Amino acid sequence: MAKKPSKLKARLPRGFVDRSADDIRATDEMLLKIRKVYEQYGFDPVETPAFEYTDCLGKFLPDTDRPNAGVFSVQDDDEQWMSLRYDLTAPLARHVSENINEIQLPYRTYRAGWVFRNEKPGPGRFRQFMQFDADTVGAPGVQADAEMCMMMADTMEALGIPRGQYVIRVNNRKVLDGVMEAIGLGGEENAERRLTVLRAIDKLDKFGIEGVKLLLGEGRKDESGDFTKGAGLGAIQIDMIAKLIDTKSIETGPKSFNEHLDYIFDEHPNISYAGADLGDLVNLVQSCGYGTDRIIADPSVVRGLEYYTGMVYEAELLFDVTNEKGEVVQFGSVGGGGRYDGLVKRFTGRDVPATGFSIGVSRLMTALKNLGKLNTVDVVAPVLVTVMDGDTDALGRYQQMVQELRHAGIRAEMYQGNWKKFGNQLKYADRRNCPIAIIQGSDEFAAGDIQIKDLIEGKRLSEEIADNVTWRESRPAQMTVKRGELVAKVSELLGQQAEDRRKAAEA
RNA sequence: GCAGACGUAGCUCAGUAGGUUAGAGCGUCGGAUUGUGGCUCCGAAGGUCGGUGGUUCGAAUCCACCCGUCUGUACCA
Repeated sequence: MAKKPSKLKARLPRGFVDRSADDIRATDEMLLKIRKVYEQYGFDPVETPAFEYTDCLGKFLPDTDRPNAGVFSVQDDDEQWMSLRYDLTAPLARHVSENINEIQLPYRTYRAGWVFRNEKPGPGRFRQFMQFDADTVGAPGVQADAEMCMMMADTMEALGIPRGQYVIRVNNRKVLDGVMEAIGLGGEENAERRLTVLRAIDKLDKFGIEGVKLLLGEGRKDESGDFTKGAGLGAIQIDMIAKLIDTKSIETGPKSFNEHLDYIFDEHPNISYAGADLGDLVNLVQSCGYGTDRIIADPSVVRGLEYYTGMVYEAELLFDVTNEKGEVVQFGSVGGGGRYDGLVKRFTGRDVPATGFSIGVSRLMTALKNLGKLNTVDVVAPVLVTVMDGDTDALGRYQQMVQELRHAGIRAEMYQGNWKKFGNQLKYADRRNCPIAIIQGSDEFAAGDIQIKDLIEGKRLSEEIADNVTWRESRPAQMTVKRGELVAKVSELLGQQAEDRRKAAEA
């Protein structure tokens, strides 16, 4: 027997997803709410493309001319490497640098877009996801950072996350730089170890203080028995860092934060200076009424190691997020950002200080689903005008009914499948959750009537009817009205259905 | 990347001392009912048993490698 021709297998690349109608509508609604906050703060949109030249993203391996792992890259026909953007910040820096003479600084701007990362996907972690950024370019002052923090807080609340269920944590990178110096890790020769220490600190929420101590010292073994080498610090150094980041032991108001730093590091000048800067930020937001329930200083915040130079901040959710199996998942931050004073300078040579943050839209959406704050926007499926006769005149009449409904603002469509099997038309309407079906056969046409069938009510009635003959002949929840009353009756019925849904939601 | 678990129909899963033609439920499609959704009944389609190679008279089953999924971990702008 001949081998069956092998069919092409339809498959989605791993780490990518197709988005459903519900997802798209829910995302649109989220984006709208976020955008409203950013606009209110005086930010304007700007959009950059998904591709950039790789060198503009800063992603080349030092000893080859091939792009780093982690980014999706292709070579253009002139051999130049291009990459899909992996965040929205580097492309913004490119845009600003390229148009620096036309752009009025400080430049306040926002944008939402897809970003791509070529790394191992996981549950809730994809290789394409959406970020929504806001940045202020050309503003050196701490007030610009303070504004970012407040805007993040406002955004969380605009999305329906109640106060107390989220928090914005702020730190100043220079505090950490000073700390490194204070524990003897200053200088070029310790760069690698500094990174290890920062990475360890960053894992506080994941492994707790004990886990971080292990990573700062010899190293840590994970559940599968795999061993992670630590930073190899001494006991005294580890203790100082542990005290620094153990936020449970300190008040995070502006004054006590500095006292905390001075207590551990004995008024080390760099640390005190950076701490005072952070204190100014906290003072600023508190004078605007943003207390420590919304924005707090937290010396354990690290963020990205690549380009942040000063303040760093991140938004964390304080409620438990469960997955579809009902297990509580480690959620981490849903957004973050900071000051990146060097990014524009790379292109222009000019000092152009900037600060901004990014919200992980896709991640936040999963969390909102959990919180029940994701209004699965109740988009009502269209009214279905069924087809009883297939001649051109009749089809014209059906189409006309559809248009009448549409012009009255009612979602409607005519059945486009094989009309000869009438049962299938109602089956289609049922599966699509159509609220109403319109039926006009030759009998009704001759009498100047139409049938309006309430599919929602009919579905309810079906539970009470056992045999099929009764079910068919009783024609449940169906009424005959004059053709001229089409729009009026349909509107009335839709109104009743909406009312029923509202009541059901309340109950 | 590293470590571990897993991979049988669209979905959830049976199926091993290697042995005819690999099964079930749900779903899909068709019919009973060509002008009425649901229920019920009848019938059908759907599988390279993740892939490749090996051991064997014979492999879904045993071995090796590869791919993929899940868990942990590393990296993460």
